[in-house]
Amino acid sequence: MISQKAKYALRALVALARAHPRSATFIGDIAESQSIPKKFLEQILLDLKRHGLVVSKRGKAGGYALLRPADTISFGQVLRIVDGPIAPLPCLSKMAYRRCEDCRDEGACEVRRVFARVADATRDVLDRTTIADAVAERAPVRLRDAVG
Amino acid sequence: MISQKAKYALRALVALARAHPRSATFIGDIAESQSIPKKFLEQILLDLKRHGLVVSKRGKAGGYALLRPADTISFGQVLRIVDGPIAPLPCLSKMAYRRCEDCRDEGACEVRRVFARVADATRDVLDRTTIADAVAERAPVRLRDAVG
DNA sequence: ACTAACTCTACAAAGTCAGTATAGTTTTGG
DNA sequence: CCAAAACTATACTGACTTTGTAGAGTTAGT
Repeated sequence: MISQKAKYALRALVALARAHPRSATFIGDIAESQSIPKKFLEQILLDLKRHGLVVSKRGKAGGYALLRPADTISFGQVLRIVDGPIAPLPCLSKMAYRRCEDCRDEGACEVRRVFARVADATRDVLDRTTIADAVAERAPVRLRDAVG
Repeated sequence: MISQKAKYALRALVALARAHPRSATFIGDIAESQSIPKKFLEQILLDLKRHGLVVSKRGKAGGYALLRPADTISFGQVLRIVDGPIAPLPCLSKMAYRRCEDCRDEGACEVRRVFARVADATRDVLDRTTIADAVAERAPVRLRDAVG
């Protein structure tokens, strides 16, 4: 399960991607439109800012905007910032490898070998899917629906 | 990240699968060979027993054994017992669906659509891989190593 | 009967999650 | 200039989860 915080972060980024890229959007507006507690969202956006995903402008006409184009921000990046490593085992994380304390021989670990496949499959989706993809993807419209 | 408990459960089942299927194995032996705290492992095995994965025999010559053949016990089943739903969002769980509290329209949720692909990929591995597969799989031996 | 094994319930320390609270700082409009 | 609106930063908290421990009870082999 991904955290509520990660869901909020992704929804906020999608909202920013939909918003006009030139002008900043108020935290309050995002919070309201996405049903996110405002003070909590402040923390999240601040974190995303520190990691270079968004920019902010202070003051009365302030707000947030994407720093980079939406098609360069992957779901994987966001999750790693907000939730930490994506890998199901610490010993499978490429970004934050940590040995399993109680593992005698990593190469022989059956559990690790199976979850390596899970990790690869997961990364395959999350690192290839961007905020832009999420915005663009519509629920697949069947031809019969589109026509008739 | 899967829990420590799930790792223990899987390692214990792998150990039981490797053990002679006719005779029961002591908790103590599994605990020692797998470096699992014994009292903790007792709880885990009891849970797996309640869910019909293993059988136990009490008394001095007691112990645990797999109830079903190792190739009928999937990683997915074990994880669901020990860690709960596998899906990254409650609204994507097939076994334990729960609506996301703050989601206006599930069909339009961009986050959900992306994580549905993650969930499918994850289930594809976990529900198709059994304890028997884990036992059988050796680290891939390259021909040159096997030969020379 | 003794002992070694499983069974069951309760408890607890530490950590995580999902926010709240509070006190700034910066910018703009008037 | 100054007040309001917006972002920044840190601390705190209550509920829950995780990872075990503890201890008493039950069963069965010798």
